Amino acid sequence: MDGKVAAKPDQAAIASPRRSPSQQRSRERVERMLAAASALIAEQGSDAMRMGEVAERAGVSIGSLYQFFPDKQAIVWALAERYTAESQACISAALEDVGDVEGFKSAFSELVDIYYQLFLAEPVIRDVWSGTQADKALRALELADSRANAEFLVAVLKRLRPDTDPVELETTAFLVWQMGEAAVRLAISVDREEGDRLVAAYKRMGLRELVGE
Amino acid sequence: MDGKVAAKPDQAAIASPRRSPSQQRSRERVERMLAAASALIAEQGSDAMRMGEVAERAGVSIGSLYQFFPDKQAIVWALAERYTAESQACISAALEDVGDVEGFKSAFSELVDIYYQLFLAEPVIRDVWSGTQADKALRALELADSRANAEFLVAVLKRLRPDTDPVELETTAFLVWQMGEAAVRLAISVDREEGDRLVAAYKRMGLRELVGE
DNA sequence: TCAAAACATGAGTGAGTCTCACATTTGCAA
DNA sequence: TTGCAAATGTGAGACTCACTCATGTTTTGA
Repeated sequence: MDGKVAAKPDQAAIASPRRSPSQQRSRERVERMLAAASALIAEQGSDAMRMGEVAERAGVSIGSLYQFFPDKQAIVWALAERYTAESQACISAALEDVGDVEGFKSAFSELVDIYYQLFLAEPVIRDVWSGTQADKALRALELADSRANAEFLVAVLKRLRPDTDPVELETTAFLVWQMGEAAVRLAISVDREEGDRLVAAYKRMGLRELVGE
Repeated sequence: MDGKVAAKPDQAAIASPRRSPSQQRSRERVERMLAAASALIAEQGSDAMRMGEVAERAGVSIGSLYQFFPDKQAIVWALAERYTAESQACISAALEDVGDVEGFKSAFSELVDIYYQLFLAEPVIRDVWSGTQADKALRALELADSRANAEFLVAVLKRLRPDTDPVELETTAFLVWQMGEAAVRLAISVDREEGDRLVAAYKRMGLRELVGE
């Protein structure tokens, strides 16, 4: 809501640092800025995070902050990108050596659990993710990422179900993946017991859809 | 992102007009304010909507705006509440006289289509919905609403599948409902053709889950 | 008819983002 | 070693809002 974007940059210079740190010193400072931002988001959410606070906690001036991040949003994006990369690695690792349907089932289940635990434990991810819904550019980023992740599923499914129509496979995988993100988001916003039930129900649902009854 | 909430009201006086219009004149003015806000949200999104602009377009002063809405958020909420009420009516109408499984299938399918069309056609709904993800209070409102809607499903399912465990039924219905909202949201953010495929896939998935193969 | 309640107004307040003119440090070639 | 250009660093203050409040105007109802 709202937004104090002083000079609306029209076509946002999406997520790219205004200048990328080339010296060791500045690279460390940028790290400190990200760490400070991460801590503040964890404490109060990105909406309540103040640029001045980030600068202060990182031990830099506000000008330095804007030297490397074009705007407040960009800091959130930078954090989002890290988590994205991290989870990509997680996913490919979990799925790459699946050989049969049983293997797939347990890999899928494990994957969902990892996501669930990650969201439960990491307030920053939750925050970034909800920003993702409101912000057009972030949403696009997330969709692309989600598609990439669904591709991992498709790759595996093509081996397990070689006779299924590829387009259908693609659609199903993408849908199931997105449903998974929605399910986890839902699960963490209700009490733990119900959350667990919902995640379990999602697993059944997703697996039924992906590899049949 | 961001937020210019000047005097953070601590425990937000959720969505209740600061003063409800009692005279005919002011009721009309409030209508104009909501209409102006709705138009502006449709044009640029609620984030870019400026209170000054709303006032100007409604032909009232900014002070009058704050006479009836405690803050910017409240305007979005008021709009959200209208749509919520509208869709509630829609849902109960579609589900109330379902007698058998076949009837349920077509009612469910119709319901999903209505939602899909609604989101495709109404930019304000889309915007309000995404705000719902970022804002804690709005999210709670939406969850409660979603639960209420899922109850309609549960009521019907209890008739169709009287031998199923009620808790499981509840969980499944709630999950399927939320998945539906996520599916529609997803569908409108990709191109039309893929969106249609995704919605169709969701229908299969939801029905399979709710009334079996 | 008149006082109280409801309504209307918009300049002003303050919180917060982002800029910019100027200072300092680093890398590196002469 | 020296010196200069590029990279960095700084923070006062410009600017953009959401929201307030002191001060009028209109409606209601007794």
